[in-house]
Amino acid sequence: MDLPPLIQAFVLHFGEMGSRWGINRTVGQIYALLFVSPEPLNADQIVEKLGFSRSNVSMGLKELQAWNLVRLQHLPDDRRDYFATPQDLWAIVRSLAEERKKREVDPTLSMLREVLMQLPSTEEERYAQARMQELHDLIDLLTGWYADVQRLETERLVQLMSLGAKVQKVVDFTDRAAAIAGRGTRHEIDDNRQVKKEN
Amino acid sequence: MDLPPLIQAFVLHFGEMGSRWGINRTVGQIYALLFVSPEPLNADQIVEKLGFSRSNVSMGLKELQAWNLVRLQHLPDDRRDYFATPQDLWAIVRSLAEERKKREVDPTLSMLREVLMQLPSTEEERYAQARMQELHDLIDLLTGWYADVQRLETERLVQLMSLGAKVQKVVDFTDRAAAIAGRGTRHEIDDNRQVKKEN
DNA sequence: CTTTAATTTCAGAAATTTCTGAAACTCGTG
DNA sequence: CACGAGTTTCAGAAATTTCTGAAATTAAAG
Repeated sequence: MDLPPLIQAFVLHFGEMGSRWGINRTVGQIYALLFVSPEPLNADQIVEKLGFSRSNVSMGLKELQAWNLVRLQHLPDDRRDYFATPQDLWAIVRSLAEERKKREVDPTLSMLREVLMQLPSTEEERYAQARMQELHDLIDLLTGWYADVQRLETERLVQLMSLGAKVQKVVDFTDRAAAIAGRGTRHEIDDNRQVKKEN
Repeated sequence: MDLPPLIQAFVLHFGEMGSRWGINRTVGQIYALLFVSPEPLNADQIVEKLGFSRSNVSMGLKELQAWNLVRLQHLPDDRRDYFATPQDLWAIVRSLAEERKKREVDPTLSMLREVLMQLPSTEEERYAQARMQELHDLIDLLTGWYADVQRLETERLVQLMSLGAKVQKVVDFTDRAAAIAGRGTRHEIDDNRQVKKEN
């Protein structure tokens, strides 16, 4: 590997972390390299810089495309494929969240729905189903919230994040104001997508 | 494996998903089994139900304890260790988030901080550092928000989640109201933990 | 202090995942 | 339509991770 030390540290770290993130070392390193590269790179340049086999790089790029984490470009008078990461980091966060949800959450949600359709035949099964129902409702709440957030413009999202826990105060305040004004806002908020709580 | 079909489906699914979640199959299955079990189980009971080796179960339980996902209990007049998952699902979500942050995010944040201390010696490195700075600021914003949320009581959290994107409207409304009242709230909100945007 | 039940550790076996080089394929160009 | 630059596929090699059984450790009870 032949990279400036600063960049090398970054690339190697992403390689290591890759395994914890469910992508492999190669893929992590390729991504890191593209992320800090001012110009798009082609597969051979990546091979050169990282020292993996050509085919490994090809597969890695394919996987990154599946994750929507790199974009393919063409330079004029050059028919090789060039790759770059989106410039906007929030786009990356969104892709990442979307893809992880698809892979890590959605299958579980469908499984739960299927299993919950079945009639329990013993007390043991009945209890198990109750727990699964709780889990289902929780995941449902979280993904519903996630879908809402995913729909917000970045501007708004950053604003909300910056607000952090203070948002609670704002909600409380509005809540109280509405209650005083007697316009029923409180009621509307409370009824919306409420989770069933059964302990 | 000797389990009612409904429970078996759940356990096997968690085993499969385990790999996508950075825990292994055994650990996933043990967790699933405990999750739907009305009573705490000891290691031998788990061996019996899942058919893994005793030592594998022991290691799996140890890992689940490291994740804070199971609790150890003792029954009177029995010196074996019994294990159960917390009843409250939100406690589980919190542990999960905390642990994943610790393993998947914090190391990257420290690496970025270290690398950002160094003086870039080429234009290439300068550009790379600028990208890393962006990434650092984004992760910082997200973890700050996460810390805020982690501190909220479950009640409040559920309320906010249920609100979903509507929270945006509430914030807008308060914002406008404050602007009209001329009490400077708008300014306060805007200045708080703002991300630097540099494209 | 010995016995014994329970748990943990650990080295190697088994299984899985990642990586490679060679062959196959694609597609624009002469 | 044959050539060749570029890309992808794929079977097996290499590396890593998971799992096991046997041995070591711990700690309650006699």
